[in-house]
Amino acid sequence: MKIDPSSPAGLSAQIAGAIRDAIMAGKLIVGDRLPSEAELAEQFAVSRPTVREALKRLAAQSLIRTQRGAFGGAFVNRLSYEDAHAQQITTSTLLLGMNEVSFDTACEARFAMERACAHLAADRRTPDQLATMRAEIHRQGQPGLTDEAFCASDVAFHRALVDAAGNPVLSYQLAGAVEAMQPLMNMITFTARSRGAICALHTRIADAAEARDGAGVAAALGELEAYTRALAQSVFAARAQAAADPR
Amino acid sequence: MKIDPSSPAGLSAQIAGAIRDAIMAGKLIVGDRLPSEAELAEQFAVSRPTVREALKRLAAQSLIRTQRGAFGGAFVNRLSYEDAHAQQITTSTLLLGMNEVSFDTACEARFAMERACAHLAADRRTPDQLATMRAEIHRQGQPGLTDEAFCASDVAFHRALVDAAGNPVLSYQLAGAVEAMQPLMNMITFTARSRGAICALHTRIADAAEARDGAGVAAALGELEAYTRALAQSVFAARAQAAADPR
DNA sequence: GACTTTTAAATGTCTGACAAATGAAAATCG
DNA sequence: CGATTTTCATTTGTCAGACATTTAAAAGTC
Repeated sequence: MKIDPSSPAGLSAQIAGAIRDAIMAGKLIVGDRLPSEAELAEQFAVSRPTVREALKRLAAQSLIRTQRGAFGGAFVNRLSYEDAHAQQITTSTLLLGMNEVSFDTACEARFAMERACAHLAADRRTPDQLATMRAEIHRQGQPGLTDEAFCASDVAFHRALVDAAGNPVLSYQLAGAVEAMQPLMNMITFTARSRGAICALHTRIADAAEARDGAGVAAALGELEAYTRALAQSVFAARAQAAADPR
Repeated sequence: MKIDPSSPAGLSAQIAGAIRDAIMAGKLIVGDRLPSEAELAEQFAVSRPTVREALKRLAAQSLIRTQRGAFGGAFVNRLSYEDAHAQQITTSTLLLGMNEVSFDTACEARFAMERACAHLAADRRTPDQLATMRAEIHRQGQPGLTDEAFCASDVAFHRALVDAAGNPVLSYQLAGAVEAMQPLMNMITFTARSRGAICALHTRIADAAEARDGAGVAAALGELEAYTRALAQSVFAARAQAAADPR
């Protein structure tokens, strides 16, 4: 482990990188205890606060967990699907939020990936997951629902669909794509008419999933993508119009 | 921003969370400068090292970048595709490496997502991307290539295919799925025969992409998935056999 | 006016210290 | 002797203060 004190990267970043590499290379495996902060400080020839900053960096990525007390210390953490999920969502949300990604681009990516789940979801969906989808559709049809609540239910519906594929890796990968769209969808106002159209498509998806009809799920998703993009385009166009001509 | 000194979470984690929430809620936007460490320490009523640990947590997620000197400080960072890419890959690699994900599960997820790119890639591939794919196929056919190098080239080929879809969000999302498979693929020894089969399928993919034949790309990817899974199964079975009967 | 020097502000790092948690070992008691 | 309690060493969490380093703006100089 070589640390260059004159590097512009910063000592704590280098130390964090060295430990991260050791974990990724399998030199440190899940459950292993790292040396104490004092020992690490000695090994890397830095002070304890510097070591601590490095450890906090790793903790921020859920790579390690720390425990106080005798025989406590920093332990290599098993990255759970939950943690990975959460990280995925924050990263995706920020990426979309800060990079002026067009609605179309994000939408295209999301539905392309979701269609990839269609056949698996139709084959493997459990009655439970189907019930969740139906419940969300029902909620989406209720009057008096705010746009935010409608979007949240929409996300829940699609999450159920993705989970129905029964592949945790797929669920994890798609979490970002689906959830990160929510802030973008929240920019749209949903009229009663558009809500109805979306609910109808959701129902078609649920029906196809119930009938184990993967192609049907994929086709309905395709229509939903087209509808969503058209809807967004008209909303944005109307908004631009209003901004240009604010009588 | 309320910080509870008696919480078991730790002060630096709470402070990091408060700032992260402010960024995600849009209260702090890209380029904004956070208060200096001394000011933050005063605001949160903690010491400067504690604030620093919180800032390092955020820096580890590329949420902020720090700059030394007068009028330096911590600035809200634009999460670049590059950074998001890198994070995605480390997270996915660790997730697969530490959770005993079966080869089949990972493989299924990866090819399902990759097939989602097939039509877009066929429609939009540039001559450059096609050339990259051809170059990697050529490299894969060369004798004397180590298994690691073969896998690396395989990843490069698939990355080119994904990038050909021309959707940066899709590229980012798939980076994890494709790259994280590499350590798993490295566990397989590729015979000259299996390399030939893979190269042939790669060629079919490239040919289909050249002909703008999305369905052809998807079909070839399907065959590649089946071949890869069968190959892995036979390798693992042989290995289990050898372990059970080590004469 | 263009260039150089100074200076103040900020992060990066170190030293030393104390508080709090925690499990193990030692002491105590029935 | 066994079970319980107490003590204690270890380790992380936090704080205070200090100095080094970097950086850009402001002051000074030709």
